[in-house]
Amino acid sequence: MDVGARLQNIRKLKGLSQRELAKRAGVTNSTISMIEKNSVSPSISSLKKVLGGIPMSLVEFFSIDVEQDSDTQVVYKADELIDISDGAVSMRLIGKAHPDRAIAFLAETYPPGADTGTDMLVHEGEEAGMLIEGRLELTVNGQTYVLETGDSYYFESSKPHRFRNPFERPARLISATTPANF
Amino acid sequence: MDVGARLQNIRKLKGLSQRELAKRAGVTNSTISMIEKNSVSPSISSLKKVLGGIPMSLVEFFSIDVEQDSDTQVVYKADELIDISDGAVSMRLIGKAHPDRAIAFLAETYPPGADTGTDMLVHEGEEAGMLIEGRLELTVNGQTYVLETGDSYYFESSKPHRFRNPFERPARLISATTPANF
DNA sequence: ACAGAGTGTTCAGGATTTACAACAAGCCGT
DNA sequence: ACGGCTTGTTGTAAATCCTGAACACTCTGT
Repeated sequence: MDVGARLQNIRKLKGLSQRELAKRAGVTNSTISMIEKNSVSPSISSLKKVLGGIPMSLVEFFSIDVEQDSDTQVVYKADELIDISDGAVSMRLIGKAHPDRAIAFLAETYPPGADTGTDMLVHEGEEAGMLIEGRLELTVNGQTYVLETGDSYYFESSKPHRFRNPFERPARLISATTPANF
Repeated sequence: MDVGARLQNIRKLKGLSQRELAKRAGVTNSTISMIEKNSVSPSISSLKKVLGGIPMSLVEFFSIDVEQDSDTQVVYKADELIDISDGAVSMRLIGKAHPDRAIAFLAETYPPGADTGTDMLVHEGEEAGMLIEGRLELTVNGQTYVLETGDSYYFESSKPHRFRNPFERPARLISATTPANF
């Protein structure tokens, strides 16, 4: 996480000098210089002030990244899926786990009693899924639902959520999450 | 942009006390307190250290929506899915079709002879899917594959692609595409 | 009621960051 | 070569942030 290089790249992309950006942002040029050289770690408020001169939000600033992947495999046999299981819940990722993929497409199996945990999951993005076998309990934003086979769900991942299988049969779920965060 | 309230919400969602989070993050509890009360604007390095104790990235931190509005439907019965069929291929969208959703999660049925068309599909994003019934032919980048039940796929949508069912049984597919373009 | 362990807040002092100003180096037109 | 402009990089003093140690409060078990 190189804040300095990141800022310098963006500034030059915008064709601004340190002084020009400083003037627009309402800070001094030395501040910009020291931030770019990583000789200081700016406070949120001052970094926000600096980005205001571009203009750019903090989210944008931290999410700037350009990567290239050379993933060529397209079709995966059932036994080729990558196992990223966490505890009792079996999760098999479809496609290679390169870090900057946008979709996490998973085949999940919840044996009886399986649970994603008492502290709710919270992250950015959206997720959707369909239950193809068994029954499964889903809690979103304090609301608890029971999914029957064939039912599906869709919600924003920023809402606290949790999956649990309190039933006697295993549940099989196909789900997609974006962005892929694991 | 209330950094303090944001941190407090996330911390409480994770069920952590100020001291507990401070310990995990390697800072003092007073730091957490003052950040949450907005009596200081933390430096990037210390905020990053604090988030490391959750753990959570800066991007997530600034992009998480901590609102608790929840009048949106989460669970959909099998017959509630929105039909967006195109030609012979039946496509049922999971979740309401609001314009700015990130994921298109679909339950698709390809009857024998069904085809997405001779001119290849090309668009932004990524897509993945799993075949849960029947057999299906998939062509990506000139390469043609035959998916058996249980097989799955994952590729970038910018590569020309096409789905076709030349077999005698209908094929059922669950797929996800991002961004949602339909 | 009390001790003990938990919670979040506050304050002085040391550490870090910022502003202001001076500095050296590069470029252009005369 | 020489100003006159720009660029980015330092010092030093002032402002801000972080730590460590208190403080007041709630809860639980004795």
